[in-house]
Amino acid sequence: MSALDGLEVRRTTTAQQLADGLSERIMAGAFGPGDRLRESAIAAELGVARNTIREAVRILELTGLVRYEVNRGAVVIAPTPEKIEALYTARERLETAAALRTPRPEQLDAITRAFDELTEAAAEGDTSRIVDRDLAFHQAIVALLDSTRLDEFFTSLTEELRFYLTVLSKSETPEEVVAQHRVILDALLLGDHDRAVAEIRAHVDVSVEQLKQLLG
Amino acid sequence: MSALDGLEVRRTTTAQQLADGLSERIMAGAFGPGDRLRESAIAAELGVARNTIREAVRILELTGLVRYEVNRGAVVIAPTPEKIEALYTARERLETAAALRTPRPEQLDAITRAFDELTEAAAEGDTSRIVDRDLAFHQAIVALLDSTRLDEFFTSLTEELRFYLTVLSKSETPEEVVAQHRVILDALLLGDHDRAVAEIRAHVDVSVEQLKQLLG
DNA sequence: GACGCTCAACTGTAGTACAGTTCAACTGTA
DNA sequence: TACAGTTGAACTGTACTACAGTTGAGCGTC
Repeated sequence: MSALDGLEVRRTTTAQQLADGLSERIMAGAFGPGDRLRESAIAAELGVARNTIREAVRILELTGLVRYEVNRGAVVIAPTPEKIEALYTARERLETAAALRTPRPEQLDAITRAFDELTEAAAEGDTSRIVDRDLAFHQAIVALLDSTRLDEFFTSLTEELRFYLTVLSKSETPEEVVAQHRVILDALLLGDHDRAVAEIRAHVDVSVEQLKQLLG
Repeated sequence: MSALDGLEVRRTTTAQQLADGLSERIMAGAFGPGDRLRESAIAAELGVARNTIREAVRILELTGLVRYEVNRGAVVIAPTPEKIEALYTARERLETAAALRTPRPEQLDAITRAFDELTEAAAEGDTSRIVDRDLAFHQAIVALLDSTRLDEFFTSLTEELRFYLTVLSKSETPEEVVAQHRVILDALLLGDHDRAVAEIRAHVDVSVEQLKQLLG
């Protein structure tokens, strides 16, 4: 611990801040799926230049919440069954591959800790925190792959997943969420690779089915 | 087949074209690792607005060839042993996970075709085509995962990998490249998962070692 | 209803301007 | 000689203006 820990200057650009803000708004439903992000309108409303909004939206594109169409600008992604499946398939592939590896003790600790925090959040009934801890749990599983690049990739899926998890939270009780994750954790702790893989698959399948029903 | 197959209009923006062009230049070594991409200079030289260059560079950032530093702009990534290892580890995780799956016939065909084209390219000694077919081979392996999102992710690694493969091509003969890929292909065709995984690991390890030596 | 026309809204791109940051060169100082 | 300022040029981040080209909705015509 240095005497300077935590001391930081505002090391970020306006565009980055705008991207973060817009991201939140989209998650919160301020823009519906398929809506266009009109640059001049946003620029005027927020009192920044259109340039800056364009940069912000380019950054947003990285998170996958928005995509560019030539001459139509940025459009909020619309969830389709195919897209949901594509997203969850990627997740399933990563997590099952991760579950096949033999975890180091500190990795298991991290997953356990994430699970405990998820349980806490569920007890409090704080939806946004549940979603947050849910994502952290899965991130910790992916971390078993020992690949920073894949960790980053999973992080880049996070915003999209957060959107869907928020949707799901409306049809699942916090207890159900905890239960689903507990079986995965147990299998991992026991070192039962096959069962871990099976549970992860089941978890993904259930989620996809529910999402399709809720959104389609 | 429609009567309109192949008919297309120029559906791309200037920024996208610039990004492609810049990408090539970087690969070709026009900018060394760590070099800054100075916006005004590039804009002036290419006769476009700085705005447009900025957008192009944002797009470039997606490919990983360049990263933004606040108030310093875009910087060409410098290969370090850690980065090389991180990149190849991600590749290894994806490909070994893919090799564990049972391929459909058309997937095996695709891999075989990629290998044949690699062999052809090697016979001709055309380095840039060898690198291209090499990447296509690995992309075909990743495709075994049946995940479009992971396919896209691998594609996003492609530009970086192309850079390293080009470096490697200076120390490996085309025949060696072909031989390394043949053993992987054979294992996959035989359905010998364990051997495929082992060969992929070996291939990656050898590459990383050679790269470290060549660059470090 | 299919087609063509018109028009307003908006994107893509250009160009200019300027404040703030970075960095290297220079200067002073102990 | 080592090191703390100071300065200034180069460059980024952001704003603003302008305009050609594209899109899509509205409207009339057949």
